[in-house]
Amino acid sequence: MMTPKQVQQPTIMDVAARAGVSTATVSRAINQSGPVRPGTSEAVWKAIRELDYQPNVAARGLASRRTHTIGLLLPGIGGEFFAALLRGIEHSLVESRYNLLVHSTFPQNYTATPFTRALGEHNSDGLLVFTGSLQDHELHRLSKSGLPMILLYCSSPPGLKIPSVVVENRKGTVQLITHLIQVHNRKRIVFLRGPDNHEDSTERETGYWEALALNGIKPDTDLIGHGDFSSSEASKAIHNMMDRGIVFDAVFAADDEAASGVLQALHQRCVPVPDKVSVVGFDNSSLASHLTPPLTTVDARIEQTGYVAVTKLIELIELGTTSPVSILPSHLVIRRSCGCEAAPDSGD
Amino acid sequence: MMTPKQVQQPTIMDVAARAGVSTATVSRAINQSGPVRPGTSEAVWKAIRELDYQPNVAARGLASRRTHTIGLLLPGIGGEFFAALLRGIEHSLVESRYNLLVHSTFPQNYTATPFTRALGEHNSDGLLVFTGSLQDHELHRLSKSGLPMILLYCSSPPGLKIPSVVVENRKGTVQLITHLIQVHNRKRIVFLRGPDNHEDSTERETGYWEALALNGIKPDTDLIGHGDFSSSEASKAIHNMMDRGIVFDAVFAADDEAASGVLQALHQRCVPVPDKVSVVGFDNSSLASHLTPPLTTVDARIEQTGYVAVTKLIELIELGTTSPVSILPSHLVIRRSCGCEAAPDSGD
DNA sequence: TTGAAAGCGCTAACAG
DNA sequence: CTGTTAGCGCTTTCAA
Repeated sequence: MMTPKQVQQPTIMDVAARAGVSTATVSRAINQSGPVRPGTSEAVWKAIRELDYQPNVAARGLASRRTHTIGLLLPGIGGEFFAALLRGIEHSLVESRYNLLVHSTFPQNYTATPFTRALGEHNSDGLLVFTGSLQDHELHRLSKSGLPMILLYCSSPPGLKIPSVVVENRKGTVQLITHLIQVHNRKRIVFLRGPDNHEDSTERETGYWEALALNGIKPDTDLIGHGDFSSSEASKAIHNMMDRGIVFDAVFAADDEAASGVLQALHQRCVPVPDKVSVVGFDNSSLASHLTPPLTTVDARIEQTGYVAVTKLIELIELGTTSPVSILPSHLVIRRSCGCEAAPDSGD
Repeated sequence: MMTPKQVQQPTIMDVAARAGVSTATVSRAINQSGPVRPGTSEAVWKAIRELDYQPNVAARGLASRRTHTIGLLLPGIGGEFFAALLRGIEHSLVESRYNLLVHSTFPQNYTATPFTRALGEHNSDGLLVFTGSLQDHELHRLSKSGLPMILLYCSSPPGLKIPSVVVENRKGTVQLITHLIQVHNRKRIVFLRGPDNHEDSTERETGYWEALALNGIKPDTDLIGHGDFSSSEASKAIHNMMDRGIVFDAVFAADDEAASGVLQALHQRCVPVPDKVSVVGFDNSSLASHLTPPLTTVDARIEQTGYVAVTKLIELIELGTTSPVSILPSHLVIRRSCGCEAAPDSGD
């Protein structure tokens, strides 16, 4: 393994020498961390420009213990979610002049040695932790170390009080299911669960039961299947139900991805949507409006989640505190797949 | 602005003291960078575990001038592209035990001071540079500094010889257009350009002209519109053409996103696809198979691009050299929108 | 307003 | 095989 042969970059000493001042003065001029006479400052900046000097981030971080960077921890994915989330994060970041590091946590590597861990913790002033990207004991360790963190799409594990940003899953689901029942007169509504232990999924399930109860509909566990937030799993689940002769007039998939699988399965079985069966999802991901028929779903405010999370994290870093939990109100996005007529699509 | 009050983390000295050895030995044990007697090593690791010690990345980077991290530079966006790209990158990274930093280059901030620049250059051993994320002069500066880099989806700017990974745009387009002409007997094929100066877009246009020529079809500049890699722009362009009374029997949108806009516009105008007009795109993004009708397109090998790029970059970092350009063969993905019958969908 | 100098935590010769 | 020591490039007291 070769050591990369990089050209020697100019250092702060080169700048100091060229400007005829000390390194301390250069540092002050750059960071405005102390008084510098205007003329001196000007000379420093001139030298910086002439040398095309760039401070070394590692040295800076080591000395000042601040990186002016926040880290985003994601489980090893590249889902539809990512794009929208990133958009929100960026938007917020641009305003605050922080930098962003996205660390993908490859769970496979996690066990190798403690040193294959993502380096975020030492490389950033704070962390945005997407649900599922960190094991609980890691969360404990980081939390104990005092690293500012914000949890995305899940609430703080018991024993810790890490601020979080979550979406109103339950209420959104109740609205959605109630719409199916009251507007479209559906009574046998399938629910396709997401992954086990996934907070969003369990809350959506709670919302499902609650909506049925509120509307006086008798629950039927036959109608519960496993979609696993996956198109193919959801498709299988629907085929399976139909094979077993289970009758239903609507399907609520725990996310849009699963809903797309449902649509596919129903299409293959020549079941007309929404005429015979209504299909709805959750997230309002970029998929939703492109499906056939366009999917009625609940907007999970992905972009805004990113935005708010960054705001909170920076509060935490700079002020030392932020509100414990931000709940983003979700809202219904009505399209065709529930049985409504094509409405002006306000969901994009 | 408060300094974050992080708990003091254990350092290599704490580990050394606890294990009864010197810091050099601890370093050797951790990095396997020199001989350490098994018993000693064991004692070191025991101390590490007990202290829950984590090496400080900044200090490490400063001392060793290697971060074991590669940076991905993206323009400030969150498109459909990145999910797939990231998947490929991750896949390759996991195998190589490097870490990934994704730096979003916010062009807006770029001008503030030289120090608001993305920190990638000092924080990673090499850079993956996505097309459009860096201005040419930055590319020059970085290249001069000797930082290993790989260009994604564009070739090295004149004067530099930065290795790159690109997709076979021209050939893929020729196949696609030829299919339209020979199989579906289309003769008036609209082309909706991508953004100006975008290499992928211009190459696809070249392919378009070439295919027409090869098949003896007279080009007609009336059929050229602007899709801008955007659904809404493409939709507008189609409406505009129809308003102007331009007749066509097929549309080739420079990317899938634009194709989706075409489909929408045509749907609004009640033009049956593919019966009256064939529609095709480019990329085979996650959208394509979900559109109605499912989109015939060219697979741009996004995931593999990420994979190959990482492989090349690591070659460059560790071996000091890699092949100047990797051209990934694209291939046709036939679905319904061109007029073919639904085929087994091999494009996902 | 400026400079000298002591680290930040780690790696990498160089001795032993 | 192991320890000593000199930095890596920057920030930050503390004096001047």
